[in-house]
Amino acid sequence: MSNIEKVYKLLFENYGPQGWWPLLDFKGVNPTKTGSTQGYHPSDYSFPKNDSEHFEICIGAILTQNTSWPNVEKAIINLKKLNLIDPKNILSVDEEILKNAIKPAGYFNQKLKKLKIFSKFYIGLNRTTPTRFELLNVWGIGPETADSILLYAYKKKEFVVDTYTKRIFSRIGVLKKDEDYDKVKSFFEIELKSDFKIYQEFHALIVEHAKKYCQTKPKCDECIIKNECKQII
DNA sequence: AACCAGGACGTGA
DNA sequence: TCACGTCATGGT
Repeated sequence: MSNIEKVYKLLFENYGPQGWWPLLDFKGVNPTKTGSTQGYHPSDYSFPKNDSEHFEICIGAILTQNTSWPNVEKAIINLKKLNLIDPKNILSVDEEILKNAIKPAGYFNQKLKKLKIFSKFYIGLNRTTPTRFELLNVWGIGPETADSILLYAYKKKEFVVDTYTKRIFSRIGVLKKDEDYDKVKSFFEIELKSDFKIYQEFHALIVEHAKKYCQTKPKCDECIIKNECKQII
């Protein structure tokens, strides 16, 4: 077992299956947990189950760019009330209404534009699966957003790298802090068993761990993987 | 009350 | 290429 797999195992044993991607109306109710342990649909990898959930993941991935999930949830709740978890409706609705709905997620001018451009792209796909290259060619979709969409909406084996990933594993000592996105991505894809479920869980576990212990000011004393980490403070 | 959040893009050098 | 500024709300 590689070092990385060992960390994965420890995180999974401590936090359990994460049930990502977070979907708002899982079981028909609003979430009581916002991105914390054991939310959503743990151990069920059959999501998304319909077009609406599929599109919800895509726009959630865009809305959460540099933004905390609770803020994104507020925006998605607004969108859902307005029947805007739908690419056609996003394109036809009044811009002020759309902008107002996504306001809690921040960067609303940029994100308004991103949602509209993505919606047009999404309709053009006509339910086919985009390549990573095609996604990256869409304005507003960078590497992390592309990989999130591919991994969680399309179940494609693309490892998602975010700031938490770089933070945790540079502290552990296996990465440089500002390592190139694609290098980090391929590093994990080489180290890990080739399974989209592992990729889904690992990224979610990384987020959970970063929120709980490996914050900007880390809580190393209580950290569950401190024995694997070089940077004990 | 600063600081940070599940980034991406535009710019100038 | 690359370092840096910009975008914006809300929780801690």
